[in-house]
Amino acid sequence: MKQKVIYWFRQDLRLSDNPALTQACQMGQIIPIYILDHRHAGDGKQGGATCVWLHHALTSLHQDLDQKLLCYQADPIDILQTLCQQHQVKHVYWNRCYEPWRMERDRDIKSTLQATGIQVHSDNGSVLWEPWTIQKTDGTPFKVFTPFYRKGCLQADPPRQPLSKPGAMVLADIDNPKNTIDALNLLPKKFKWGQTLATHWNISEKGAHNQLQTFLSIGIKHYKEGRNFPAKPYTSQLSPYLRFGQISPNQVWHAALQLGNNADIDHFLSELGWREFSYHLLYHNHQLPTQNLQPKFDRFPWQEDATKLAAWQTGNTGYPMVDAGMRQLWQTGYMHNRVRMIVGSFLVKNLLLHWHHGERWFWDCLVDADMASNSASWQWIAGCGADAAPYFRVFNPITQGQKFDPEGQYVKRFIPELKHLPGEFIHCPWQAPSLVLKAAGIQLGHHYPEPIVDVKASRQAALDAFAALKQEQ
DNA sequence: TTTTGAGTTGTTCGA
DNA sequence: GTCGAACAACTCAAA
Repeated sequence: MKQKVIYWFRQDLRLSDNPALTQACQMGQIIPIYILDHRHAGDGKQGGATCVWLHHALTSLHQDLDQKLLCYQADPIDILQTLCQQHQVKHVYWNRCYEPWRMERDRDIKSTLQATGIQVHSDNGSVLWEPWTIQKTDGTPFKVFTPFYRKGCLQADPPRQPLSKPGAMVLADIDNPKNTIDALNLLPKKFKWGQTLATHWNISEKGAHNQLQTFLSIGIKHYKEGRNFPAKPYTSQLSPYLRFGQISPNQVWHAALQLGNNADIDHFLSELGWREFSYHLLYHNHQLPTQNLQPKFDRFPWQEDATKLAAWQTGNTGYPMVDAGMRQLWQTGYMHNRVRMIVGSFLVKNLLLHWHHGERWFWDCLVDADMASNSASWQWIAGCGADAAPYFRVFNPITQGQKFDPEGQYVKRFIPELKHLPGEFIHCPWQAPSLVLKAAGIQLGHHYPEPIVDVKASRQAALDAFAALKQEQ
């Protein structure tokens, strides 16, 4: 009888292309475990939408593991030590995480286990290039995306080829009826939001690969241009699967490369590069989720306005493009990338609310909420990041809507009360003549809100505030 | 060593 | 109606 080893699933909830799991299978019978560790979720608590996703992802993984996955909610070191003792385990395997606080936790766990004669084996299962392998020739980290990607990533060793499922996986038979997924209490109790969310997705490793195949056969062919149009099916929608490791970036990278070489494919690969860049930034800036990368933004006169924030969160700003995005987020746990930029710019540069509010709301509502990507992207749109959007780049929700959702298909999908409004006014209902509004069955302020701010005036206020920051320096 | 041009995603204004 | 300039400051990397 082969010895028992522990495989600790973390952000790699899959069997294929799983380097540490493949190693573990060669060493012995697998005890597969998952540990819910809220203490190390980042800001103290995992977001609501990711909890729902996690519940379904674990359920699917449990099935793929012959109903043998053991789930725990406690300090990982206690769980690991107890299990090792009970089952005479001498080897523990996992794929590495890259958030600074998780790396610190894992270092502690590794040294504690090693002190008791247990070997820990870790591998890279979730990034194309580990953050410490990409640096400038002078040894310091990159701060600008393009050189990071072109000079750093593309000149480094290419991402490894994906592995297949471990051929001979033997699962240890451990009866432990208490350690169920349900006991983790991941689903919200009070309302049906979590159920609605889950209907929009096939939350499994198989579902991830179906999504990839759909994208490769349809979306990627028009990706470079098409990705900007939220009503069109040209984005991959792989982000939540990547977030939970139900598919690996290596699997996605090589599947796209196999299609050949053109501008659409290159552009898609560079989006995987942005994911790497976010991890790179977080690795080198532990305070990325909470502190402005550019300290002068600490003096920015952010407003506090609970009413405006609530209007933004619930999709009631009166700007259809913004509201459609926020409602898509609430209903599906997802938002199209172009629209994320529009709502982000609107929060920060029109409502003048701190990007923290947006970062927290996205953290709670997005099924793909990832600490590195979320905080790096909010700093980017707010203009305080390392390689940020210039402060004067303020998205106009009307112009953006007319450009990227010209017929208002996207808006009407998520704001059905506007569905009879002619395309001419779909992004600016308050400009429609009263007869037109009446014919469309809309009374502004009743069926759909009046604009809560004037974009022209608020944009100017933001620009003035930014200009003041500059002068004070 | 210093200089120089470029850098994901935009808007407005005036000629 | 179209088009170029202006809207910062700073990092990076090639020359």
